[in-house]
Amino acid sequence: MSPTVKGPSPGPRPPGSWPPRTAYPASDMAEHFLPIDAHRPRLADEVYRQLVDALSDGGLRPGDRLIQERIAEAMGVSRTPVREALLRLEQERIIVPGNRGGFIVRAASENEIREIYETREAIEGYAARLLAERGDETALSLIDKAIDEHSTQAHDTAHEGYLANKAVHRAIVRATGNTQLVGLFDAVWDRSVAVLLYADLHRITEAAFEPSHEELLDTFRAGDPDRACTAMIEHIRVGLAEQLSIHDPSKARYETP
Amino acid sequence: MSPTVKGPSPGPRPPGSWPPRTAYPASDMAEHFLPIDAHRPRLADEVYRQLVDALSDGGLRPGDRLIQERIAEAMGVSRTPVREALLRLEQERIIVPGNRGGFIVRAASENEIREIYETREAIEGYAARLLAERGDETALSLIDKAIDEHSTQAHDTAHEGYLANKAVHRAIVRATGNTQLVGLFDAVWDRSVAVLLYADLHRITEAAFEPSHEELLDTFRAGDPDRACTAMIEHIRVGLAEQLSIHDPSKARYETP
DNA sequence: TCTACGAATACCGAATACAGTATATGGTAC
DNA sequence: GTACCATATACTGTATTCGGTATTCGTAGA
Repeated sequence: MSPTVKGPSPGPRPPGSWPPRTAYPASDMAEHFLPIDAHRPRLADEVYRQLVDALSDGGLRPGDRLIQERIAEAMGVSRTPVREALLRLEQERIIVPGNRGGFIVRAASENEIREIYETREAIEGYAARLLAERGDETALSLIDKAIDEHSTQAHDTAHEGYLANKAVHRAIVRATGNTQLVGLFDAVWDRSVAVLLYADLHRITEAAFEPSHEELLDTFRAGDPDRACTAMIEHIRVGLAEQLSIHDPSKARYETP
Repeated sequence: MSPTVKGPSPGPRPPGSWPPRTAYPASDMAEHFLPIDAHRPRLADEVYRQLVDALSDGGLRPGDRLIQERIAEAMGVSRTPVREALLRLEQERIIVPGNRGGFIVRAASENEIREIYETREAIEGYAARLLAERGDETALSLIDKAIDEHSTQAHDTAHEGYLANKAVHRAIVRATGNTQLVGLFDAVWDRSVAVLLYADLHRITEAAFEPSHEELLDTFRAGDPDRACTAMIEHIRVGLAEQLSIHDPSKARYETP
């Protein structure tokens, strides 16, 4: 049975792999050197990154058909890494197999957008609850810092506004210290790549909503988990209403209770 | 631009593809035939299924090394579908690349188990909140039914007890009607495949906890979202404490407030 | 003009081949 | 006994090929 491996740093490397031997005691080496990811970069990862970038900046749109051979030719690689990247997007439900070959970029329905916003309510509402329960001022000051960084920053494009908003919300979830929760947050926002294609989501700046980002932070500091959770949920529901009203103004602004 | 495709049923098939033509008016055909998934089954999916089964029934354990060529030989296929299945498991962080080739089955740390339980609190706590907000008796009766089915059923193995518990909790999330939330639920429980390998999770029957499944349902019916949410969170925290106490009895049973 | 059928085309999934990389092993010198 | 070096081995990632399947196209016949 092979030894258990903990993660991408598979263990101490033999001394021969290190820079020229010095007088450091072995126990001090970890303080002076960083672990090196020994695993080979994969072309499939780069293909994936480019596809995701194209999806999020409008280069690829719902209904577009992605053909393995053509992408491979365009990127100057073989079909294999392209296929691997596409299968990954398929797992993430961003694309679906077409009936005449190829994968089709999937559009998000309005109902799906509602559901995605609800999953945000679950994750970010829970994060708000945890932060209010704990009242850890160090964690909360990191959120404060993220809010400052991203509200004063000039947004040259609406896409940057979207990224800034995401960064604040991500900082909130990160402040819980739960990496699994951050992973779910990322999965949900990455799925919103398809959502982006439905509407110009990045035109919305949730920072302008009530309760605002600053007000949310106040609820965390107030120490009432229920109140913090419901405030976050309200904030997100305002965002949803705004999102839906872009295409249909009859979906009025959400009235907070 | 190709037409937008909605899902695995890409649209009406030309009549020529159907069984011998009958006298049905075209508008009636949908009542008599079911859509057929036109997409080819992939070997990679079957490989994946077998690997996940082996992970969940103990055939594969943390630290085990998965070699593409060997699995391919054992399953009588080429390396390609094996690789695709393994890359999928890698994306799901169930396995990590080893430093001498192969992929290693990853073990879940205690901290990771805590975090996974917290993500359950986020998802299932939110589901509880939604159900209490809505008070939809049709949805709640489905949960009632799931509880009945799975509490009276004889559990021949502890693994079946685990599956029964999962089914009840999944029914709760499904009752929200939010498929994205169900997707997250499945992702979290599927990640717990690795958790299974850490401890005999399936020895725990959360149905025996307080608040019990029945009591949770009562909180949904009572119509207080905050109360329903916190009851679910308590239930899950009891489960975590029990889970951790299997290996270390000093981690005492969680005291509900 | 419409329908049916066969051939062509487009694309995918899987198998196979090739090249690169990291580790293990064996031999040799000190 | 230890360190170093060359070679072998094990495995991966990618490229290429092959065969299958679904759609499209062209043509013949009614």
